Amino acid sequence: MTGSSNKAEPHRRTRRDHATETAEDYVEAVAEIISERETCRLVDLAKYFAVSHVTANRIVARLQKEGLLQTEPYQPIELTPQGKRLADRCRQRHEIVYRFLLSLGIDKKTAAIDAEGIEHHVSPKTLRKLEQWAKQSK
Amino acid sequence: MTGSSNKAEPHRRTRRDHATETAEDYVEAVAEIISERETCRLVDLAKYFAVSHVTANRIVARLQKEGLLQTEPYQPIELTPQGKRLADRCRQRHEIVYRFLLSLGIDKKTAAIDAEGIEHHVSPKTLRKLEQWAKQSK
DNA sequence: ACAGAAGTTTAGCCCGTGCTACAATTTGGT
DNA sequence: ACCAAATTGTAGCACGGGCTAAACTTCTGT
Repeated sequence: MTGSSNKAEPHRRTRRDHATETAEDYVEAVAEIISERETCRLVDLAKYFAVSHVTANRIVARLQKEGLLQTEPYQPIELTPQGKRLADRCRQRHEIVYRFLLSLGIDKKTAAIDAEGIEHHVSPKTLRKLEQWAKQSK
Repeated sequence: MTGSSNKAEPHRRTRRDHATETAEDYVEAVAEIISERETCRLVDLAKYFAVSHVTANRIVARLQKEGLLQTEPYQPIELTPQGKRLADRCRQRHEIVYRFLLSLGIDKKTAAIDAEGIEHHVSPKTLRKLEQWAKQSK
């Protein structure tokens, strides 16, 4: 063992995160779309993520297998209870990160982009600090 | 067009980022390993990222093709000038994010993990704000 | 009611990143 | 100099997520 010690662990965690990021983004999107236009169709998701409907379809199928989404062939996409819980947690986390960035003085557009990238990597501990800070700086 | 407007753009950007994250991580690692033990070998990278040497090898080959790394068969791995510049920028960015997290009161371990995940998604604008904030809170 | 439009599924391709197993090369010790 | 260990390379697999093309289902308007 040389001096490099625990360098591997964060990277392992980053890779694990990657696997769940898509799931988080999709349940969040489904929740948002449903709240906006009642039902969420494949095309909506494809547009939302700017991917082909085929890609969206495969991801929806995976997330259904994982118990986060529910849909029947040619039918709208619903959230399972588990999916709803995840979507809620993600929305909150997203909001906190976004508001924190705004409170730093970042413009809305940049904040939206950065929040999208950052949110998946913020631990609960850090999230709590960001929340406190955004609040106190109001 | 419904109300959802520009939701796609951040996701496009996030996907683009994905493609360069690995590159950034690897040049950063190579720079660090070289500064620690003179030469950077494949095994070092494999250990660093906790992946098999085969995976590391393929990524090194890709980054060589992209002009960031330089190596000969069975020889140590070097940074090209371009790779060095990228590594420098990444190290600075990483440092800023890490110090910012510490200044929030996050413990070192959590800060290290979060910084690793977050750094790739922080825009220059946001980075500047984080830097200012970490400084003024010293 | 039925044709065309809209939406969805399937087939089949690509690339990146993960792996194991095995082959080849380099390095080190005697 | 040579064998063994360490290191690196290659073959071939898996999976996720990107795509187009083409088939299929559902919806809609006349």
